[in-house]
Amino acid sequence: MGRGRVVLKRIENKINRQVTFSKRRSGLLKKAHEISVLCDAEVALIIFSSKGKLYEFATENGMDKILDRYERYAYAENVLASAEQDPQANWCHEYRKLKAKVEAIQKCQRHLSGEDLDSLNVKELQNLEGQLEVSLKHIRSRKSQLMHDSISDLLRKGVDVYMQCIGVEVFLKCVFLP
Amino acid sequence: MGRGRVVLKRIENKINRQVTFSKRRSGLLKKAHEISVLCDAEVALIIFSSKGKLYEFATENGMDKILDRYERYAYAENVLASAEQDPQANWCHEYRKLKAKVEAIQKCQRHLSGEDLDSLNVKELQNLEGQLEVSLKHIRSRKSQLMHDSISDLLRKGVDVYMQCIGVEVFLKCVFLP
DNA sequence: AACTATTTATAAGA
DNA sequence: TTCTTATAAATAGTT
Repeated sequence: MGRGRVVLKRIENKINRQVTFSKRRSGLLKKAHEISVLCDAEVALIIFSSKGKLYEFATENGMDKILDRYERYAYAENVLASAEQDPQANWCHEYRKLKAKVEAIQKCQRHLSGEDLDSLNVKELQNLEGQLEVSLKHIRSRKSQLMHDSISDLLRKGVDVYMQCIGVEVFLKCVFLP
Repeated sequence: MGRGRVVLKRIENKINRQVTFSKRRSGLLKKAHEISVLCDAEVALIIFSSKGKLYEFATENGMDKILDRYERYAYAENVLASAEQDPQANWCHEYRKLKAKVEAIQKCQRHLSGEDLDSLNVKELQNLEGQLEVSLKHIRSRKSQLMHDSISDLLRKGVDVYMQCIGVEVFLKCVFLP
């Protein structure tokens, strides 16, 4: 889009490179803005010049919100892929990742608590339902076991005489009947 | 750059908006790549469509490294603005707090999933059971509503004639009976 | 998904 | 840097 065909290769002439950077940078920022307005998209654009100067554009939510959203999205995708990453990596990065993780887990937790269900379709609701039924089975089974154990324990400890006095049968009925 | 002049305003026609988004998105990604190569710049571009789908471009260092660099840069700018205390300690503290939060939530989540129940007593198990029962009620109610809605929708849309052919009664029985 | 008439971006020149 | 201009590129509307 100029007087010569462009070859996709680093511009060696320093002045030219600087000029082209300046022109294309403003073009890029403009187009980022345009697509965000025309198409109702959320856009974040970060440009560091070769000298390290920062230029940026972000839609109304603000850069940080968008980067958080990005991390959340990326986290959701990487849950299976990456077991654990290099813990040496930058703190900023780890912090943002952690924040994304918190949000992802909290969303999941709200679903498990029967809240915030509007975003789920029938299939997802059915999965959730199945999951909770399994959970309930485990919990009830564990509860029964605990109750049974504690009763056995009481009996073993010789409370049986006292228990007979107040009526083991009545106690057991209270515990085991719904 | 097309057959009509463009007005910088959200495109109301949904189809047009989607098509324009697709075209401009690829243009924007291409230009981001070009400036990075031609001018030796570091670029990160994040685009969320209005439907929430993510598109991204980042130069070789990778998105995370660039975002870190951005945060560092942005942070460096804020050092003067905010007369905070020792930022490093502050930050460590925030990070640790967040990590603690993650662990707490994850533990809770495991309980909701019926795992890791050994640390709970009978009373706690009963609370958990009650909570899950309520969750299930919400989820089932929401599921019924969705299914009912989608059937109403189908019927309203005039599928009823076709439905009569294949037998509405059979269909409804399939959907509503366990 | 292709096409094409136009607009827009920009490379080179001043 | 900024402006001008010739030309390459992008893309809006169309098929």
